[in-house]
Amino acid sequence: MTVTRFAPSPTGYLHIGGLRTALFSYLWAKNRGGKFVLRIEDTDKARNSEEATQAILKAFEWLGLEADGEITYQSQRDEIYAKYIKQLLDEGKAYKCYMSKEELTELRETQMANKQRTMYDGRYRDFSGTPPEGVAPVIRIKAPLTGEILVQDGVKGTISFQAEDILDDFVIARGDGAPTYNFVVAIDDYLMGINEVIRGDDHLSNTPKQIVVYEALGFKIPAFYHVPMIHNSSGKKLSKRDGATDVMDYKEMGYTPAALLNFLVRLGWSHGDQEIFSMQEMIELFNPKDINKSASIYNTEKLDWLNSHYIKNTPNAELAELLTAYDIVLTSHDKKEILLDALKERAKTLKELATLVEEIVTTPSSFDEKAIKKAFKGDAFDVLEAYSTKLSNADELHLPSDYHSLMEEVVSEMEIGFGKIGMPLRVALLGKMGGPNIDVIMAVIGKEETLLRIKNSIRANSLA
RNA sequence: GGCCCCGUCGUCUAGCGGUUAGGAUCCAUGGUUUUCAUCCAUGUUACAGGAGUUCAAUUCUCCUCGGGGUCACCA
Repeated sequence: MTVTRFAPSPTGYLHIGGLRTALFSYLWAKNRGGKFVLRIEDTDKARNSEEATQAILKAFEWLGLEADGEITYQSQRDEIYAKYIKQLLDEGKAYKCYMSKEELTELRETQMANKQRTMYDGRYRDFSGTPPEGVAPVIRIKAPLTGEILVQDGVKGTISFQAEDILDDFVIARGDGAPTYNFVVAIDDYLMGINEVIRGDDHLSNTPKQIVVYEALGFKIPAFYHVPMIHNSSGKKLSKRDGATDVMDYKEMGYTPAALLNFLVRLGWSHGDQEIFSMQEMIELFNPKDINKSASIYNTEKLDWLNSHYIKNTPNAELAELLTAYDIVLTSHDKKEILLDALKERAKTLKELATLVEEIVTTPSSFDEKAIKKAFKGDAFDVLEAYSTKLSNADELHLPSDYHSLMEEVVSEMEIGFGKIGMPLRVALLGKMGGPNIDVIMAVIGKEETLLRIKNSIRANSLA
């Protein structure tokens, strides 16, 4: 069975890049009928926080990406790691190194001065004498010093590393006994049954080290898929400095999970010319072999387009529900269908949609200068009065078409063009140009409010 | 600097030896619309460069250039 994983270290929020690899892992597991598991890599006690873990979990919940089974916390697995450290020590595949941090720094500086590669020199590899006093030893693994390490990567192909170029006897347990990343990753991936690792290609150069661990422990090596990075507009790895990279910011800004996921799945992956993918389609069509080799630049233009697409195609009842997050309560508004039908084609985000609703529902308190100049000229007020009178005498006004036919009556009786009533009325209703059809606006706010707004606009603008 | 990866429109990408190099987004123009938006139509823009291999290279090989990643008792 295919088991994939997402293994964040809880040092901050869930960012866009992490979410994409998580999504890929999730989709592939579901595609194969396998499992997608979550592991929190919290071995660095100094940098981890519980809030970060919760933030990550919350983001997954918002997006509907559910992990299978229990969440694994590395911080709770010390005994397991200790067991394997002991095993390697007993088998002579790892050893204690009593070199102090100062000595290590000195060694590095010498190597740099000689333009050599900085690496541990193996001085305690075969040490059998009396250890120095007062040094808590680290545990180092005996890595191969020569030969070739091959990484079979499902995205990049077979990559060859020379041991002498990249390896040294790296630390697997710190002075305080805490195990290090490259060691625990290999152990956990094996123990958790993960056989397909999809992760960022910044991990590519870690992979040979992890292979050393796999081999020392006799574990089967999983399949690797190293996904290219997402870059910022200046071509560098996306980081927290690049503005909106917190996934939850997108919720705040009014993006829907469907749009964000659809956007991310197309970053570095494609299925022919298809742009729109439902979750179901993503699962059916995703295959890591179709992942691109090259990095992509993060640019949200397309996200806006996708988000407006999804908003247009979301049922009004659901939109009304989503808008409550922006203090817009339409759930029981009797004209919400008409309102949202008119408005959802004009919003790129839910937040914009909220603003648009606000603008319709609220009586305008000010009038745009330019709009007044354009609309309230000639006999504009006479036209408004005429319409107002018709409106007061009418009853049974429900649909936009009811309001529209009254407008047409005025137009034909006064022998004017439609613009002569349209523009002034629009400005009277909204205080500015632009916006949805005026008959829709009137139907939504109703007869009394319409009359009020017309009256207000005449009073406010005839005094000036 | 060592090692590794990458290089098609501004951006996301299709392409897997022979194509007028396709789609999407963005931008521009036109149409629809009382306005704005939507929608529709049209248009501008790309194979980093150089050698090879081949009847034929965007596609295969090598080199150059450019970009990125990584080199911890971080993950």
